[in-house]
Amino acid sequence: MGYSIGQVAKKTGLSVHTLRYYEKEGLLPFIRKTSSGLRVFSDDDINWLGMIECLKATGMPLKGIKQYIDWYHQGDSTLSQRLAMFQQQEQNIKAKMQELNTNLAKIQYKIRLYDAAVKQGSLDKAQQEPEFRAARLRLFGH
Amino acid sequence: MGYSIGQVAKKTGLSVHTLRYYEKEGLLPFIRKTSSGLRVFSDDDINWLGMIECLKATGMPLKGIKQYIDWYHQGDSTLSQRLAMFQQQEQNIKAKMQELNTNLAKIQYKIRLYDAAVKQGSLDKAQQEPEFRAARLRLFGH
DNA sequence: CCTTGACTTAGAGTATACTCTAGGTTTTAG
DNA sequence: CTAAAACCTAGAGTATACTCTAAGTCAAGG
Repeated sequence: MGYSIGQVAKKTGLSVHTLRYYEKEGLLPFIRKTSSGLRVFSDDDINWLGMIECLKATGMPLKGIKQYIDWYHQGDSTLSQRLAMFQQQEQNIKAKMQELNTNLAKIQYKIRLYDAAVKQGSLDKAQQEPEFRAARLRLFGH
Repeated sequence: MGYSIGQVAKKTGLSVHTLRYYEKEGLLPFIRKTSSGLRVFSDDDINWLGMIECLKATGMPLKGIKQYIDWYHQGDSTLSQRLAMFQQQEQNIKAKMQELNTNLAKIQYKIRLYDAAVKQGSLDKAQQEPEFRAARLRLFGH
């Protein structure tokens, strides 16, 4: 039920430095401390770290995550702000996925091109092939 | 055919500061300068900036992009390194897309949950509903 | 010719997110 | 009881990617 900072570091893959930094930034406001000052993480705290990872991995800065935690702290009066935040984040994720898809196509063109170039020992020769000229025009517009 | 740094900034959405910074970091080694020192960007340079954006948007640090440009500069002897780099980048993109998908599902759960919470005026009440308990267990494991 | 705006370099400053160090305290295993 | 491992705080240092400033040069319109 109670974990030390080192145990949490192992569990989450974050360093103890990072965990202390997150607490200092207000991202872990629920952590208890023993009378002698040692942090004691609960299962709830681990779950919070999971949510922090989720928001971080989808591009939210720590300040944005802190805002969410502050709203959570303020209780049900901030439900609509939190809903709006998640809706915005959904849009951000979808836009990022779109962008990744577009750029994946460009990278995959480069893989096909360089595959041909390696086989022929020349990038110029490969680039001259009609197949690659057409794909380049379609993907890069030149 | 030749563009000033200001024209390129408008074209690409990057600032003139950023363009100079990229040149300083070795990301734009082909740019010509007039006898009086002004940068003249060619269409090829604009295309390079497009590739830089593509690699940057898919998570490659500027150092990695510089490595690619250095390999390009060295000619056909580095074709296989460049191929390997693009293949690695493809894997990175696919992993990132996977991660985004997983986290999108979590965010969308939160949207459904907060939507219900806003309607009821209480997060606790919404969280108690069997539908949300089940989804939470599936997505977050708790 | 002159002013205005865009350009130049070198170097300093900023934001974000860690990451580490120093010096000290607490816990745990033998 | 003691030594090693793990913990603590405060604050400094690092990496990345810009972003801006100062002081000056260049180019185009009137």
